[in-house]
Amino acid sequence: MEQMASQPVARRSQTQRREEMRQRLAAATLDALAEHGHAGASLSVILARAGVSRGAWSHHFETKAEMLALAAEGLLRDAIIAARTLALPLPADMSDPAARLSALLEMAWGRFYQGRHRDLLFEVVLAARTDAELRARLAPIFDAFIGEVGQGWGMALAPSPQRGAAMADLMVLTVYMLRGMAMQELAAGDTPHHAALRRLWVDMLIGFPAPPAT
Amino acid sequence: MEQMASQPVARRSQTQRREEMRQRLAAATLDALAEHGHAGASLSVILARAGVSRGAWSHHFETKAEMLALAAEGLLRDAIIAARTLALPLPADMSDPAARLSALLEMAWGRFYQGRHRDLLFEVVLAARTDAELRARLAPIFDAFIGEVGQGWGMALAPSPQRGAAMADLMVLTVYMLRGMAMQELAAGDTPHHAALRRLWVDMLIGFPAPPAT
DNA sequence: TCTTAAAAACAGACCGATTGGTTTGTTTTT
DNA sequence: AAAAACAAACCAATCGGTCTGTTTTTAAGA
Repeated sequence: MEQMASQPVARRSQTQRREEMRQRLAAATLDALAEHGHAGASLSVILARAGVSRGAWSHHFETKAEMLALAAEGLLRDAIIAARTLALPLPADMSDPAARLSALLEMAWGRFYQGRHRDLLFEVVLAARTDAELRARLAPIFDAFIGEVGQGWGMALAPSPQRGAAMADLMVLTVYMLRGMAMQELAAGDTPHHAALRRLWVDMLIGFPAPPAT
Repeated sequence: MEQMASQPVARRSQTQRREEMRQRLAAATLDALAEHGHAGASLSVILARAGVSRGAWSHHFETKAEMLALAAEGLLRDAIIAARTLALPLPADMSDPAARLSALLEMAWGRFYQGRHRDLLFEVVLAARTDAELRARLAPIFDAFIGEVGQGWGMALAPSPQRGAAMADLMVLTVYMLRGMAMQELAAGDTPHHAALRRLWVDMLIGFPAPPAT
């Protein structure tokens, strides 16, 4: 018997080890970023959280920036998938367009613009601002997210296919509004009034475009 | 003659010197923040830009965080004043409500959500996230900005006083949308389509609330 | 009004701590 | 036995901040 189940240390292939290690380091990078911010997320902090030695780290990444780039890309790609998934269960559920819209809005708010994801989103955007290479890698993913929101959400909510294109722009405006609202909560703390503002937003969307006066 | 006009070094009072120095350092802090980001805005960089020695600096600020707080407060207080000023010239200018709204929107976009101010806004918000004291100092100013936008812009644009309250919420939603749009441009670069999105938003605003069906 | 001593403003060398990254050597997988 | 994965000591550079001493302004006394 070559392999015993009771073996205390699992035998892993090198490709497995490599991928696991890189993922572990990327996750620790995001953790440190969320907890301490860009300035506080030093290599020492990240490695301590991941439980990885400096030597091991240097075998998998050449620079800290490269590791951050991998972590940020993963975060944003996951967000795109989540955006697609979010709109999927909608069509079957409810027929009232206002209720559907409101449900999507609240789900998006909770998933993207509160807590950890919100914090990481802002950290990553700002990190990319003064790091040209990171920016070049993340910019297309940010565009893809907006594309997914426009097409995916637009299709899921439009009453008819020909209304889908118009709906796309409205969905993009919607995530822009949510982002700005998230920024306010990030800076000034949670505001109960924001829930009412989101309902007001839904009212505006379902009333537009206004039916031509008859 | 006690004072000669040709005196090469102007004689300044100590209170003058102090205020000038603190303002100079605050300005250099914002410059460094805008150019290099939070991580790159080290004390050395800031002092080199201000042309101030380390010893002189320590005489005016106890910590770097204190200096950053002063600079950030100044930035945001100026923004509130600018927000008030922005809406003032509107009433006299034009009568078409859509044109007035669009003008305000474009002015706000240019003043707050592009270029240097946009960059500094995001830097400051994120710096406050992991610095409890800075956050405590800035949070009320962020609330005051939203208050100014709601009341000030709402009043300036509402057709009647009783519509002012409803307009206030719409103006707050407007700056939220602009912020989110700014975030997209910060992350993915300028997008020509955004100008069309802003026009679309104006259309939505002037058509709301929809007149009750008769 | 001139003198003078204290206080405030300023300059630059200096400091311990921490940064991102490397080097040397050991263990695990191929 | 070669290569990849891992560990820990090590490194120069930089960080925020302090220390010592000089120049400028201020306030008080003659």
